[in-house]
Formats: sequence, C-alpha cells, structure tokens
Amino acid sequence: MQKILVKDLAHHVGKEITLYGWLYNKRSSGKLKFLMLRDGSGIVQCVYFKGNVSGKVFEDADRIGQESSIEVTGKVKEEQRSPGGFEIDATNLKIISEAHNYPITPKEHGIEFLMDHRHLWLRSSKQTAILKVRARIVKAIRDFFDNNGFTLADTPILTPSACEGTSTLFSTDYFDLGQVYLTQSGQLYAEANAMALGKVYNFGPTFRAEKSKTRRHLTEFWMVEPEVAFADLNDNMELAEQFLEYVVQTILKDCEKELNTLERDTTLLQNVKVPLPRISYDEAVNILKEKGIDFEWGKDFGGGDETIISNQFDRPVMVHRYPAEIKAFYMKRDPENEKLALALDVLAPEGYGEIIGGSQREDNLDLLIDRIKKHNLPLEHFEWYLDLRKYGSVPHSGFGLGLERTVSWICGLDHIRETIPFPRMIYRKTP
RNA sequence: UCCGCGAUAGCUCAAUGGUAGAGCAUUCGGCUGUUAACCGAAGGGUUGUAAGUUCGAGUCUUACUCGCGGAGCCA
Repeated sequence: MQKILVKDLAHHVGKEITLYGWLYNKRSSGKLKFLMLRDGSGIVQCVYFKGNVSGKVFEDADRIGQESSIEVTGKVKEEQRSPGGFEIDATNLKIISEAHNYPITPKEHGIEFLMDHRHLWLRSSKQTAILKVRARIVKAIRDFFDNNGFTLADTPILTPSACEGTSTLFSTDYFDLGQVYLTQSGQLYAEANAMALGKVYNFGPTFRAEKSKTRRHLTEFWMVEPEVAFADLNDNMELAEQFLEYVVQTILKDCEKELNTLERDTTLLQNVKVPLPRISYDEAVNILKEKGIDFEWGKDFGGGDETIISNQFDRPVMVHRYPAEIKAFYMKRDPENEKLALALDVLAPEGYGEIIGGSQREDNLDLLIDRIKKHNLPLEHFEWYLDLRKYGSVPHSGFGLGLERTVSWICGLDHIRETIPFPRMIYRKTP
C-alpha cells in the first residue's frame, strides 16, 4: 500500500492509499463515521461505512478520541460534500496510540489555557499555518542574502558585555571568568565579520531582559542582521527595501493557502514593492504635530506614534536621521547636522510598528572612543571593536530585522506570542 | 516597574447579598452524508488563596497569588 501525505491526495484519485496522522475531529451519522485526519501537511475526511468495514474497525472508529494517532487505508475520491474536495473511502483503520480527553476541543478557548497547552495548541490549523509561514520567511531571508553576495557569519550568543549599553541583559556564570550575558544583538561582531568578508549576515536568537509587556515583545526572539562594508545610509535603505520586497512577495506567492487559513487580507502586503517611502525623523515629527499629537522633538516614538506615522502610507515607511541622543553609541553622526544619527527604522503598516532598526556605523576611531566614554561603557571590552577602526576602517552599514514581528505582520496576528513555537515572555517560561 | 481588568464544572461563560446554571467536552442511547453535525439521557463544583463584614458571601471589604490588556523600553 502506498504511503502518502494529505497534500498529495489530488495525484492519487481512484487509488488505494495509506495515510498516517492524528484524529483532528470526528462526526457520525449512525452507520457512517466521518474521521478528520491531519498529518501536518493537511486535513482530510475519512469515511467509514458500517457495511464496508469489519465490525472491529467500525467500533475502533467509533471509540477513538481526538488526537489519537492512526493509520487509515482507503480509496481516494473527489467529493464535493467533503471539506477540501477530497475524501478517503476507508477500508481499514489501525490505531497506533489511542487518546482520550484531549484538552483542546474544537471550541473556543481563552489565551491562558491555550498558552498553558502550547505544546498541544501547535497542532491546530491556524498555528501550523503560522509556523509554515515562519519557516518560509526564514528561507526567504536566507535566500535573499545568499543570492546577493552575502556570507552567513554567525555571532556569539554568550558575550562578555552589553553591546549597546541600553537594554537589560540576562546573565549567567561562566566558569572562572565571571559573568557573561546572553546577546541582545550580534551587530558589533557582524561588523568584524563584514571587515573580513565584505557583505555578511547573522541570523539567530537574541535576548532582552526588559520587562516589556506588550503584543510586540518576547524576551527571546530571532533577528537577522546584515552588515555591509563600503555602504552608507542610502545603500542601507536600498538594501532594506529590496530585502522586504523579496520576503513579502515570496510569501504572497508561496504561502497563499496558509494566509487563507489565517484569513489574512493581503491587499496592503501586495504594495510592499521598491521604492518604499523615506521620511526623516523631522518629517515624522511634523506628521505627528499635524495630527494634533503633542510630541517633543528629541524623544523616541511610542507604539501609538508609530501607528499614526505608518498609517500615512500604504506600505512600510523608512524613517531616517534620528536624534543621536536616543540612539546607540556606534551610530555615525550626520555630517550635515551633528545632532542627528544616520539611523534607519522601518515601520510596518497596520500598527505592527518597528520591524527594522539599523544605521551607518561610526568609522572614526577617536569619535568612537569619545562615545564609549560618554555612555560610561567599559572601554576594555571594546578594544577589539576599536581595532576595526584602527586597521583599515571603512564606511559601513547594517540593520536588524525582528523575525517574529515580521511573521506577526505578514500573518496579520494580534500578538507576537503565536509566531514562535514556544514563546518566552516576561511572565511565562513554560511549556 | 506603573495603570487598568479578571479568576465559578475539563473548556467558554451565566447567576438582584438568599437552593450553583447553560453550551461544548466526557459516558450511554439514536440516526447511511456529517461540515465546530444533530436529537435524548447521565456524571461532573472546597466559586484562585487567606482573613473580615453579615442571620446568610460566587456576589461586599482587605491582603496575597496567578493571568490578561496597555504604558515605558525596544526588533
């Protein structure tokens, strides 16, 4: 008997096949049992008619509970009455492992219950759709950089000090060498990689111990960080917009089924094409003032401010040249205005906020030393970083894109916690 | 950390200070085309924890625990 996946049923109409999966839901009508089988690739209805199968098979089909693991054999047929258009005219049923009282029923559940059962919640159709989109986004990110001359060069997760000196970091003991911290960004190391390889990216988990409690924050999240030698702020913005166009258009092309399952309105996503609008921080502040917001120049935008700004555009907007005071020490100042940093944030539409943050980096050794001192950072931890400016310093730029925020935006979710199999948040560490 | 809201059956939720309820799930019965199937029946409760007010507390008061939404911070 041929073992196949639900997604390939269309190629096996009329044939006798075997499916392996879990019982998603069950309905019955006297001598008919309708078993919904899911196998990770899709869901199909398997029909057991009392007259067509042995008494034992019919009893088994009647008895097994939701999420029992099963092996179903039968003939594939096209059937309009069946959800999905195909069904299995079943002849046999083997129970691999019987389940009873599965906690997540096909009814509504509250978020606390679902998060407590996250390990099981992953089996539901929306969650599998999100994880498939996530996986495809990760591949699109890698493909984009791999196909554009970038070398993957990953950066350490355990680091001796805070790289930006702003966020609160998780710490742990490191043998006799004292404390180390879980990285909040691979950026400084990526700069070293870029001086070796020209165009690099790193892609991995990062950690923030900030007590953020919003729909946009996780304590553990994935970030991709490209870094390019001989690139200024404009080059950085061009890279960012081409990158976003590729990722979003790839998902629209390859994940239509999943976005459908998620009931995602893709109208705005289809607009994500080069060029993306570019506005300066000053222009963004003016937008807020025109909308009657009492905003003081020099402050960073809050979540509500970002939404107001991004709502002025039909695609992601790039905001550049922020006040240097609110940005990291390593960002290069604007030669035309010393108060500004050559920074870049990309704000996603529909209230999803900042998905990219980046900048042109300070390449002058003396200025960099000054900044490190002014930020009260331990200079000895940055000796290696300063070497990058001593030995062949060049203009260079890069940015970081938050994977989960991107998944949340593309999938149209209302909380970031559903974008990763096991989210880590301030008040949740299990399962 | 701050502000706000919440906790009642396995789940989602009701219950004027006066007998603890429904739908789903579970168990049993019925149905040859169900679509979160439907129909009938049954079992299922220390109302988050602790104290207080009261003749009487799921309901009012206080503290605590846990969670949710938001702010700040950021991707």
